[in-house]
Amino acid sequence: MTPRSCSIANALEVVGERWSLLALREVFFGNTRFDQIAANTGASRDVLAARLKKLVSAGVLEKVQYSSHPPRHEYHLTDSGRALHNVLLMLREWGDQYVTEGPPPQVFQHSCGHVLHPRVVCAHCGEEVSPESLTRAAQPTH
Amino acid sequence: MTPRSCSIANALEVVGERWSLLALREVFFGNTRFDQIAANTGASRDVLAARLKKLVSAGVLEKVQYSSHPPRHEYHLTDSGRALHNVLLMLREWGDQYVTEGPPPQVFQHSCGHVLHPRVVCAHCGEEVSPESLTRAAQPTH
DNA sequence: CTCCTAAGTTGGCTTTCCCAACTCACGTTA
DNA sequence: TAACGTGAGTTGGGAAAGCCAACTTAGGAG
Repeated sequence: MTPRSCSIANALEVVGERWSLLALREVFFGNTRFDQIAANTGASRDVLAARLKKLVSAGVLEKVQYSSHPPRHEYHLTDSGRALHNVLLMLREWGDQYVTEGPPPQVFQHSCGHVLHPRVVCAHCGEEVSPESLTRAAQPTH
Repeated sequence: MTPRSCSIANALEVVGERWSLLALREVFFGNTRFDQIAANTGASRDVLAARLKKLVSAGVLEKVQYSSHPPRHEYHLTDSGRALHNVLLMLREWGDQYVTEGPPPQVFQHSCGHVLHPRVVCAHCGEEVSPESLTRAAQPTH
């Protein structure tokens, strides 16, 4: 059988390799330069260079020059990259709850003043989404 | 420098390898048996066996026997595994919006009757979470 | 007996990954 | 001007992981 066509699989084609999401985490933290990303993730430089190139060509990051003499650039998030914030939030929340032992290594405060605990809700009704609250809708005819 | 301690990295240690999240997707779809998972993901059987073993030992899945003669089992989600649903939802949403060309391969209907578009909100105030709405809170002293 | 199914294992080959060292373009210090 | 520093990668070689097809094991069905 041929594997299921699925946007999760498509997403993982782009950001599913090792170091890709960690590189993006660093960019969200404001560490937008090659050496910062390498140091904070622990990725080897050759693999990191390959991942960044792929993320740029996939439109998740863009290379922005911030100095021409000497030529230097940083990696900035595109809209697509910014939209990955949600994925990182949920991954961190899951890691905090089920993997990391002891207190969370990072804690974030939401603009409402409270410590953030992200929750996934239906954009239409605002109710929390559980696996049981979903049914598969009709497939688009292809 | 030593890499940043982070629950995203910890989470990816567990579910970040290729095929792990796709195997979990299948279990959420109700395809809980080895051959089903292999067929629907496209993973090679040896790698899939290794991934499932790892997910079981990490407490994300559990092996449940459903027949003793012949001995047969299926993979069921634990609480930890069920909590990954949010990650898959956000990954699919991102894939639908930024990677998959054309209409989404799967559409889900929420129990409220509408097509699901998941959204991440702050559990306390219910407002949508953006990268800019967050500030880093004090680190726990270690 | 022989065939069939589920759930892996095994062997052999190919592709990635990792690490340290090197390059290259430029600026700075002495 | 020579030596040194910095940012951003490349390169080379060995180790690890991945891929595929075929094999195994434990039992049931015809």
